[in-house]
Amino acid sequence: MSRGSTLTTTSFAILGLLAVQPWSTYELTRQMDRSLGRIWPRAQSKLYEEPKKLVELGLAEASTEPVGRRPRTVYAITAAGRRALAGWLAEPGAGPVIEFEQLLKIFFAEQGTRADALATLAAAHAWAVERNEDNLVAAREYQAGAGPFQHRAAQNVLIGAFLVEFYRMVAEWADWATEQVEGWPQDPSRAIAEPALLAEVGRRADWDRPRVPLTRRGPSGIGD
Amino acid sequence: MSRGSTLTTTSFAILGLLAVQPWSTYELTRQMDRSLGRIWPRAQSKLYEEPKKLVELGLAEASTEPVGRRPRTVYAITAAGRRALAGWLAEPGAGPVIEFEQLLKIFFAEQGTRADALATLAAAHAWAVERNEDNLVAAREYQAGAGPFQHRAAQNVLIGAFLVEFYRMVAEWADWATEQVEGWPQDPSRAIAEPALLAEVGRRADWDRPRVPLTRRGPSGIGD
DNA sequence: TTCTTCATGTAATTAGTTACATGATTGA
DNA sequence: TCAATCATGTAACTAATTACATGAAGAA
Repeated sequence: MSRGSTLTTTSFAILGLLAVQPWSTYELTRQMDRSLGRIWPRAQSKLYEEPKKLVELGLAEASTEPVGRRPRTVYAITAAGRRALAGWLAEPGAGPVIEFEQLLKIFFAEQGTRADALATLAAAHAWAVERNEDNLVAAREYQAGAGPFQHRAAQNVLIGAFLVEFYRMVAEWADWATEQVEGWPQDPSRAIAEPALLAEVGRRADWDRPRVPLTRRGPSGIGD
Repeated sequence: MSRGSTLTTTSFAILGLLAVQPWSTYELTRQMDRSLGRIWPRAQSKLYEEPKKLVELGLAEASTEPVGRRPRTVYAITAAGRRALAGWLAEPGAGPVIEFEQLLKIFFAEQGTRADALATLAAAHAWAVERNEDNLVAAREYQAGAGPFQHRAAQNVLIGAFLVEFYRMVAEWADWATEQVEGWPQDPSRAIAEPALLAEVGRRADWDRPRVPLTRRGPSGIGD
């Protein structure tokens, strides 16, 4: 069974799509572009490769049909594939991983100009607006009855809600951060953080603390 | 200058750290673990490799000092390195990329059990709580004066705020999604999405629309 | 009939991870 | 003085991306 470990999350993403219906590879790439790619982004060529592995392992079957003189490969899940997928779904899985280049640039803002930082934040805001628009377009298409996923609305709305909240959060953060940076001096390496700001962020981080009533020990401040 | 294109975002992440102060490779890996890794996660061995590339390109200098019988390499940025970094900071950069395996499992929830989905959401919530705790620990260490970044508080608080909001958002989404899934039948493939729910998510997505007053065309619904 | 876009892949390259190896230091 | 952990790397492997190539279909 050591071959079982050769399946990556990307493999299961494909396998999951095949569980919904058979797809040609091109259709898979479209689907990735439009929906799955938001939460599991992968290059096109990967989507031509992975299904072959699934076939090797007996989790999917390939059939070719001609389109003019050239063949097209359509993949379908097998019973073994459904079992493997169910097994994967029973494991809790990994939490979100973020890669955020723009935030990296903010992290090193003191090595550049204030204008650099503001431009980066503007780009981040624009990114969130654009993604949100895409999301709305997809949702509207979906509501209009396009796509093969009408019967999957209950799941889709959970994904959509996550993305909506994420884009909104990024945009709000970028707005807030822009205000902060606008308050910086021209040379960002001289910027200082007001204690009140640190305290405010600290309070926002307090959502997961158990709400035990604290014993008051006098009018002391943070870090006490 | 085609060699210039060999620098990746990871290279600049390292270069940025070197701009703050010289580090030994091990210190770099610690720093990645504790802070930068949250927004640009990379494996340890990468951090031993990248600085060599920077040295080759003249953007950093290596010096070795003995620790007992074995050498330790310490890297420092050069003037050319600072210029390269400033150039990179002047470009707007890429927006956030998310990989979220647990969300993928929710997307395919109908292929598993309702209990699977609930366990996955519980794991997502636990992940957010744990990361938030880590974040708080790091922030407290930081406030206590540990770490070499006291003079970078203004930048750090922007990063910290983003992470706080992200973890909070994930936790709140997981709570909300759990409520939804609890309302599903035992067989998730029979779950249906109430129109009111779709409408609510649609409204939440409305934050970026221009607030032009719409011409009323009667009591029509969504998608009109 | 030619140009553009849709569709279907492969090849070359690189970025990144996992696994391993071993010296130094500290505390029981 | 032994075990555990801190510290410093290398090697082998794999996942993923970028670039390329070309046929089919539809529009001008």
